[in-house]
Amino acid sequence: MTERKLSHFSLGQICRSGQCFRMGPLMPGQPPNPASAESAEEEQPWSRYRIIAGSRYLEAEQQGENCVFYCEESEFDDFWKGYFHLDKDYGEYIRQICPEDSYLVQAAAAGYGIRILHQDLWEMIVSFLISQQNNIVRIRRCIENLCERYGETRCTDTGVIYHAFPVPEALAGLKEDALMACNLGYRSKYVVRAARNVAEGIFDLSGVCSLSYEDARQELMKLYGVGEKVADCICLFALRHFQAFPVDTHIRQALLKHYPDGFPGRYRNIQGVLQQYIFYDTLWNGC
DNA sequence: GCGCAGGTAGAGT
DNA sequence: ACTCTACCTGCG
Repeated sequence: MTERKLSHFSLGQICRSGQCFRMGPLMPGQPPNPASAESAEEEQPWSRYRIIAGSRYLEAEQQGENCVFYCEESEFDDFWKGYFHLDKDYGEYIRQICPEDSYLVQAAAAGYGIRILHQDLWEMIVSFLISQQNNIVRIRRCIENLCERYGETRCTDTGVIYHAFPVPEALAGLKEDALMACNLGYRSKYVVRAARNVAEGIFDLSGVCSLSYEDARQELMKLYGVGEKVADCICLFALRHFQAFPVDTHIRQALLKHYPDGFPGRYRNIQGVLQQYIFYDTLWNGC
């Protein structure tokens, strides 16, 4: 068990973030999204979460100012610290926001605690292929279906059973429409083809990791079903390219309303983080 | 019943 | 280069 006091960290807000598709409350019957309970602003009774990343499992809990991570110190240092980007003070990003930009100042304040997770590349490719023209509830269900059916079953030392994210090889041999059984709809063939390309070595995951933002984006868009928005999401959440600024319907609306002349260029190097503040502002407060 | 949900590929101007 | 549409599915 590892305890950390973190001023720029709020687990509740992490768990509301859409890039954590596999994150959810432990206790049955609780709303999967704490934000849906508008009133409970202070103490949230369901503040304990399970986080499954790749084949790893973690339980974590917000205790006032502190976050408790139920794992060995070494596993925290070797993996979860980097996963949650805890070696970074997000105040450094927030302080770069122009004080006169009241919209962004307000969005960043509301999104205080949000962090860009460092997630697995293959997992992000699949997750965001599934995300297109889809809603968050169904996206989560799709991914759970995939993991249950094709992911390796694991057990923690405390006896919790869970499913790892399926490796490309587990999906590569399927028919293109096989994943419609997992509720993916027309996205089934996108995922199967991506799995095949990775498993056959046509698409080199580790190679993409060493590319610049622009090159990685171009490379990702070679995958069938990956367009600009999905490529940017993958760049942001798997490759940590903070120049990536995924524009979806929500962001497009917000840009039209608050930045009719385009998003300020001065934010180029951190606009991925700011995108998240804007995105969650649209989710929580509407456009 | 119809439009939409964290888009994209492909066809048609 | 731009605009339009089909695409799975479930929910309001």
